[in-house]
Amino acid sequence: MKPTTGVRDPHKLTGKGQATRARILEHAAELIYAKGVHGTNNEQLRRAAGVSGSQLNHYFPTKESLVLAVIAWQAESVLTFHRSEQFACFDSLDAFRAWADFYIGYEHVYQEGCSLGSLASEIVKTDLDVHDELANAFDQWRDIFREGIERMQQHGRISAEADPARLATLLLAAFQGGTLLAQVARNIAPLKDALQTAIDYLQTFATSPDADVMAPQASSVMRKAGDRLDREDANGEHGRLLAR
Amino acid sequence: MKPTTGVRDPHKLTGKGQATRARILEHAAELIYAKGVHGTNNEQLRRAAGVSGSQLNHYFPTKESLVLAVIAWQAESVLTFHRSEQFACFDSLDAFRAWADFYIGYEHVYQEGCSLGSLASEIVKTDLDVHDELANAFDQWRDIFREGIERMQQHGRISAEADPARLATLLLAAFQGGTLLAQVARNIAPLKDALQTAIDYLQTFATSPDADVMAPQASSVMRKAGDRLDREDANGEHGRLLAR
DNA sequence: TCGTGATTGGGCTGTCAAGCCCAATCGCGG
DNA sequence: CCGCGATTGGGCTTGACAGCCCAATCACGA
Repeated sequence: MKPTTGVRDPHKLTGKGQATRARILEHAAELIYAKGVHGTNNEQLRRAAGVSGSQLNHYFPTKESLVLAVIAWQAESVLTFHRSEQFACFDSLDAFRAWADFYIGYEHVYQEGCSLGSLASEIVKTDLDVHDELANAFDQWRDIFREGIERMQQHGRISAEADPARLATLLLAAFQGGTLLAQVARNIAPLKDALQTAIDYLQTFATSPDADVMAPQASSVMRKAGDRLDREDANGEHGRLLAR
Repeated sequence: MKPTTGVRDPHKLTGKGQATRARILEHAAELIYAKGVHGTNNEQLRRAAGVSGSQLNHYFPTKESLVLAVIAWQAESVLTFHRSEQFACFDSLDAFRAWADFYIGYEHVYQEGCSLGSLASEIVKTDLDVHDELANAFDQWRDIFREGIERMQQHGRISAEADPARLATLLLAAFQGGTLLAQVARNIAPLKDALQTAIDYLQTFATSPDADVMAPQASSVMRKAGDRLDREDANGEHGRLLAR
């Protein structure tokens, strides 16, 4: 009856067991992010996590259960990152610019892609039943953007004409698609262009004085704000995980 | 010295051989599109194409060579489709709307994804040397959009302020990302929102009289043009391939 | 007609990874 | 101190798949 994920109940493990399970999960997430699900076998996992064959089977009876756990782990990681203070709930254009700059500045994004998106596209065609888990994560991710835009509307920072849900979807799609293009091109430019152009569109709805100075159509030439690529400051859990 | 693709030289095959090779390639493209590279084995291929084990090895010595051929085939297919007359070189907003409507109307797009993008994301992390082939295809794809927008500028249909290259990248990224989100959600809505919103942005640069009536920012509420989902007319090679 | 190379058939083998088993050890609670 | 479940180790079996081989047939040209 329970939604058996195939994963051992965490509360039935001792502290040591939980630590081992977490170590496996962490290294699995890293390996799978770098090499893909099909490019990672249990022998690599054993060496990376320093565990023996039977531990994998003990804590994750099947590979599917491990992949499911990694998905949940990555989903939580990326959502936590987007909810961190540095983006202030995405209630300003600057927050969106800072968000774009973060990903534009991380080379891992165009080497390995989005930690969730590349995982999703790799297994979406398999028979693994991960659609609900992934769909939920992407919905929440989009909602973070949507609620931020709605908050900007409530504060009168952008026009009521803007459609927060659609703009949020465009931002997320531009990120996922831009990441794929950047991976293929081995060049961050496509992601940079996609994100900055999407945010430029968001900016055309701005009502603040300094945005009114420029005509909305001219926003594409006023992208100085998006060119801050020299960030090197702390970037929280997600960033460290990406950069590992 | 030659850029040995691992594929047999087509001109060294007789007509019968070429037919067999084409039959294998066609079915391989279809199977791989539906089930992914890792979800397709040579036994399925043999049954689908009605050939025997050694034919696969005869025409495609390795699986990598087959995948490379499929990539080239899909790339040509999607580029030919976008260059077809029905989109008139993407020199008008209507052409972009028609393009979006086409993909929004095909359920295969959110079941199996983009024929090129899903292939790309599945193998971009493997050691297959397909980056150049894929990067070239995506560049050409983006250039089709870019040149269309440039032509619109030359004809005075949209403002000179618009940045064709960046807008083209956004459109392609929105398509790829929207397709991924739609696949995960098993719902066309994310792709529809992403594409229509991206085209709405393009429309804010329009200079034509009927676009001037509406304020650019209001374009998001004037999306009647994007809601034509009742298309069922002929859609050329690419469409038939997708729908097969 | 004959021969050579292209084409086809089916089977075979080596490789690799996932999952499972038995045995040994640890560690907490009684 | 003892017992039992949790934890760890390493090896082994099974299955799947890609790649390869030998033999038979076809087809075009000399």
